[in-house]
Amino acid sequence: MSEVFRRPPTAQEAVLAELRGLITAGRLRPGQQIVQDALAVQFGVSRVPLREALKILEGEGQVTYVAHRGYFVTQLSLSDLIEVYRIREILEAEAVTIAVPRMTAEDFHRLDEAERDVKAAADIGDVVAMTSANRRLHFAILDACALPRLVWLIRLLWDATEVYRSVYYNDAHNREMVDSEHKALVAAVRAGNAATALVVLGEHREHAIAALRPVLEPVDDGAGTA
Amino acid sequence: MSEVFRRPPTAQEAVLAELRGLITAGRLRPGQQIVQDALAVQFGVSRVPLREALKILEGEGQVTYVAHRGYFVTQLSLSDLIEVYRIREILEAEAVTIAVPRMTAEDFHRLDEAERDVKAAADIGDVVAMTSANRRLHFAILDACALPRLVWLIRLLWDATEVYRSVYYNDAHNREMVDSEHKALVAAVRAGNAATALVVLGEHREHAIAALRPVLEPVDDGAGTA
DNA sequence: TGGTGAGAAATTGGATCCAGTATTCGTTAT
DNA sequence: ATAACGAATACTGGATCCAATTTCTCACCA
Repeated sequence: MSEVFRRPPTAQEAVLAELRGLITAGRLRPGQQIVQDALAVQFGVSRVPLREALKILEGEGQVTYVAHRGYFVTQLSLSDLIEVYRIREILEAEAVTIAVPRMTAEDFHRLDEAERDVKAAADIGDVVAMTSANRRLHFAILDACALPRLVWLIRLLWDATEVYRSVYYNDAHNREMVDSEHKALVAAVRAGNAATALVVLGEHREHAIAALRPVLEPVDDGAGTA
Repeated sequence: MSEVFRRPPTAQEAVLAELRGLITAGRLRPGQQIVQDALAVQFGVSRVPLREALKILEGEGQVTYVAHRGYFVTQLSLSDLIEVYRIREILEAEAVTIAVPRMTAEDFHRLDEAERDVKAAADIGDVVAMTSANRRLHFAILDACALPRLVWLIRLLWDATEVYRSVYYNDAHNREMVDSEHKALVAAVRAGNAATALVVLGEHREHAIAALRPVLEPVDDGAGTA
């Protein structure tokens, strides 16, 4: 096989990957406390590597740490989400503009592959697979700008909203819309038209915000919490 | 007193502050390995809180981690530095444009105070104090945009080049230039002129890059390493 | 009945100890 | 003399144990 099976050389890296999986799968919900002992047992390691993995996520802003209280999955407000998407708009504009003229045949190949995977996952409703393929598609473009730190920041912003992506993809209508938008995006990129690609990406983001708005600002039924 | 003396509630936070201090002071040099045992003894703690603090710095990109080898102070290439400054240009443009019209009297007060501190530190050549005051000055403006994540990202980028700031400030000529640029910056901000402020900031960054260029790409004497 | 405070339980923070890996140095053979 | 192999050393990775802090519970009193 072309790709070697690479098991993480340390427990902390394995735990970190597991944690990311739990977050994207929606098993760890925003605001929820992360009880170290329970998770450590679940992963079959001691608390030490778990704590180090959590510190990474803290640095990335995916979990929030309070001394002597512990770690909590970061909860975003609607204004937080809008801010993240606004910053993404700014940074991705720079990245895509640079990336599009630099795309190689290999990049296009990965792009097509990812688009195919997204569609397949969308059809069978596999939210986790769709999240993963969606990332591959977008970063097949972004990575082509060859500015590692810029892409790193954009990835950070993607991670920050990863918790909510599964919510978005759970709706079949949204999955369908994402798919058609991807088609337009890939066409623009293939045509070497960065400006059009940016327009499509803008709509792409707007739809996500619109879909998540009711989730983040739930309608007040006037009764408060039961 | 108005501000309570707040000692860090955990050893990891104290260690993290110490580490940042060592980096800004230039005591930890780029590329240098961080030997956990030695530092833990120096700080008077065990290796556990030290490792957690290092994981934070890893997440911020200030140190680089290699499994079973350890942590190293991140070393930037010239192209890395240029990329960081380019991204700062993009993000700070957004932040400053929003911030300038929102500046309050209190913000201006902190701005003046920071400017005074920078000048005082520059005069006596206190590099560490100057670094700190310089940050306060710039973020007195940036914080006023009231977009916490945007400012967070900008802070991340500042941290990434913090290692090299002391190099820049060690030159008396540079210190003088920074001071006059700050004067122009504060004047523009006070006049509510964001566009002018951006121009000044652009020159500010260009000078820093120009000064660090010979440091990051040392002239090849043709002899290689002795 | 409601609030306060003491104690118990649960959870996190940190230190020590042991295991695993990488590097270094010395030896041996070509 | 040099290269290759192997043992010793140094450092990192992880587990267990103990201390410190917070939170919960429940008794007690106004």
